[in-house]
Amino acid sequence: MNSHMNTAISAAYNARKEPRQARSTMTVDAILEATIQVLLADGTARLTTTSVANRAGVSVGTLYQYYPNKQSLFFAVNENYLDMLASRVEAVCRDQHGKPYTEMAAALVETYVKVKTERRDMTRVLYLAAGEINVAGPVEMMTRRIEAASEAMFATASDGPFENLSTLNLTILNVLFGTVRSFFDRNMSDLLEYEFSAQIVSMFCAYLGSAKMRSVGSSTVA
Amino acid sequence: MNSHMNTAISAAYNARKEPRQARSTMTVDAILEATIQVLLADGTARLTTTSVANRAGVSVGTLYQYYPNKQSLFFAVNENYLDMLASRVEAVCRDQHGKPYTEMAAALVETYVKVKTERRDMTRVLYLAAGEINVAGPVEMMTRRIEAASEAMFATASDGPFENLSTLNLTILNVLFGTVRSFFDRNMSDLLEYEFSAQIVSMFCAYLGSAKMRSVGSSTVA
Amino acid sequence: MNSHMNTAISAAYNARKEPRQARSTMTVDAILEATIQVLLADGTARLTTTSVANRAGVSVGTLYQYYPNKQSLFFAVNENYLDMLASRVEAVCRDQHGKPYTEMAAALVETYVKVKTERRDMTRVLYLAAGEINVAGPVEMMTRRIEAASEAMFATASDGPFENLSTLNLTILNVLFGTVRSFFDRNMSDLLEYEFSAQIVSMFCAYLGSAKMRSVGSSTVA
Amino acid sequence: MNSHMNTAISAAYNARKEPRQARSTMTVDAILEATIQVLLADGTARLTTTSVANRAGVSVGTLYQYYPNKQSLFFAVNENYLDMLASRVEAVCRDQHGKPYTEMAAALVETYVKVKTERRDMTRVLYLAAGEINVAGPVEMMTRRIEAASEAMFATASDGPFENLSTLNLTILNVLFGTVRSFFDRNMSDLLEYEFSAQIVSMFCAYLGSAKMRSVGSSTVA
DNA sequence: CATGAATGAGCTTTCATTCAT
DNA sequence: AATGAATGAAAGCTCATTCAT
Repeated sequence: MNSHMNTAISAAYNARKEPRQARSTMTVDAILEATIQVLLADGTARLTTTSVANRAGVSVGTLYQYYPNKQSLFFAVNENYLDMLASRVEAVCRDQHGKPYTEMAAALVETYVKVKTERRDMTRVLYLAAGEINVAGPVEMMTRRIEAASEAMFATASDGPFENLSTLNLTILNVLFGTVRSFFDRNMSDLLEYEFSAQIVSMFCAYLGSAKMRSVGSSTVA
Repeated sequence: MNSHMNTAISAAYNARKEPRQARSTMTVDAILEATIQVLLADGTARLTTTSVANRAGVSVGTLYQYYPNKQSLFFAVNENYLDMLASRVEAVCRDQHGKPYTEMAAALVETYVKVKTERRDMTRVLYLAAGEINVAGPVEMMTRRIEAASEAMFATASDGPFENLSTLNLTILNVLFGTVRSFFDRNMSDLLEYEFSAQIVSMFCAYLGSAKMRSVGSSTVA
Repeated sequence: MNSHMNTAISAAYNARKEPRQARSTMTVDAILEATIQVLLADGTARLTTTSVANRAGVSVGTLYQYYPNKQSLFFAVNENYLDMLASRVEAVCRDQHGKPYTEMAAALVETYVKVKTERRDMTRVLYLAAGEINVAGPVEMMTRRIEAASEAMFATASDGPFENLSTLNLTILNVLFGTVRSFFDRNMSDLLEYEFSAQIVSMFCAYLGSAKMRSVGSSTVA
Repeated sequence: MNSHMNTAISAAYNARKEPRQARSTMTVDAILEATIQVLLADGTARLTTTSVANRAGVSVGTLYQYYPNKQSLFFAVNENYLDMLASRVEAVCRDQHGKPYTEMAAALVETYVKVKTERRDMTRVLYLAAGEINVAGPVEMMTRRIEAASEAMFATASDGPFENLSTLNLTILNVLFGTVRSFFDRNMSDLLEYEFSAQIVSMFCAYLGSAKMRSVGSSTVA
């Protein structure tokens, strides 16, 4: 878990100092891991700096030496998570270059859903907690990376091309992000893996197909 | 805004007493309106019972005579809002019975988006705050009402019918709910009204179209 | 339950006005009875003026028309109870005039214990609550009445007389009051009725016997 | 005053953490002492956590680091006091082994009364406040210790033995505890030191004497 | 007289943050 | 660097009491 990127947009939430020694790195990681544990065990409301420090096996004082405030803790956890998410999606997108768009859509959805459902409870808690702190920065970062990767991928579709690719892409991603969240918010995340991932893929394919057709000839809706 | 429904699932969050005098009714409404105002002005984190009471022009004691705890305030606001949302969607769905599914999809999306964008800031704040309190009850209630209304509508489509209607319907609604939220979370809600509502409609139509076709003869995707 | 004596020492705790109408008397009694009910059901800590009014079937406003503050409620309950206690003991003492002191002691103890154990839970709650409000007035009143009645009784003992009667009497009564309370405080009030009343009587008889003997001839202890 | 015993029965009222630094120990003691001071100065009703903290010269936060709630404060004071009381009585009982029971009774009463009258105001306030919080645990503990010590003592009386020693002992102690309290409740604690301790001793001696006689031959009362 | 809505001082408790050791 | 005792602002909530209706 590389917790030491400097990608944060809001400086106020950044970790206080860059650890150079092995001991510090371990401490920083322990604190982040403890944050997740507490989050999972007690929820956002009971996430206190003291409880995180205790679980990490350090003192509060030490915690504050690496994270200037409580929010930076949560910020860092999100940063890590979203970085991982973006990386995995980017990798898959790269792999799909040149394939038909149906496969691309399937791979995109499958990967995103897989990452989200691998640690269901953590996903859930991060969704919930996101409202309490401003994670717009890391989220936007992740989003842009995925948008870029996805658009680049679809541009190479063997059965393309698409008119208005960037609009299509943005729509697809917002739908993907939102729909997945919707299933988690409604406690229906288990349905995603079976029936509904397929439905989403199916929807994307129909959508892309119709967009492509329109580019050649016909059909208007709404 | 009728704030006196008794539809709440969780009793703990229900309003404490039914106002019997005219004075009380005014007080109750003032408190709810003040809750929204404070939410808009200061955000969830700074929503304190005292600040709500002050803005409502009453004392804290009075507030607690009608709402047993801070959460019930937020709960009531949500209940009202979601009830209104469900009612508006239900009405539109009823109006669309017997029309072609493309019009249905367009009407559904348009109405939902319209309600959400009418009071952008309130929508946003309710999305954010939903994580901090358990509004699963009212949300589920609203969801079920819309699901029922929507499914009933699509069942009457002049150019139907659809195989697996209930799965289609659930997918469409989850996508709609999630995607709209996604635009709000990313501060892009203004894009919804112009370009992207149309894209969503277009996606739904393609999806429904492909589902229908499958029911007659061919084609599988994903 | 005659709740309308004017014997209170502290004027602040007295009922606000003397009810002259039948309706008022009923109200006053209902309020006092409700006080006891609430005390029994919820304990002193949860005795609120509103809960008493509710249980009495009147409004808080009405309650305050008869009792100037919360303490006066409790004061009145105690006054009634202690008046009843004193009256019962006085009656028994009168009946015992001229009998041997062993019978007197037995009757005194038996009566006092009987009154206290008739409504165990109420006795307990009154003991507990006595610390939270100043009931010294009514208690002293009751005490003096019992002291007088008891001393007058022992003075007529057929197998008397006693030297230092007033000291003997005061000792016996303090022991009786205290010991009974002790059993209640330790949740052992059921033991009083069987074994321990007899022990107390036995102790009093031995004490009185030795005091009488001393008056004729010998013996000093401690 | 060793405030750090772990004898509490009810875990909810136990002190929160064992102080590890010298600073903490001082703080804990200061808080307990302040509790007593406030109790003496303002009574139970005005004992607020803030006032205790202020008088102790620490912040409320600090107070709560050592005592989890207001009740635990009072609990600790009682625990200390009752532990001291039991210890002193135990010591005296041990010293009296083998002596005649009259001396035993005198020593028992004298010691108990002495402890209670040494800090009259504190005794009074602890009696009063005991109703507002559940100190049954510490009280029972103290009671059992004294019962054991007293019974063991009387068992060795040079002029014994007694039939039914355990009933005698229980009676004597309940009488002692109750009677002393009675004098305090009636604000007559000063009388205890002079006239009335002697009366109680005298009563116990007569009682024990009569009990002993019965064991050899004759006499029943009540 | 009765009502009950309104009041608001005051209480307990939490927890992010600091800083002397 | 690490510790953890101390801080205190700030929050949620209660309830005795008043007074317009």
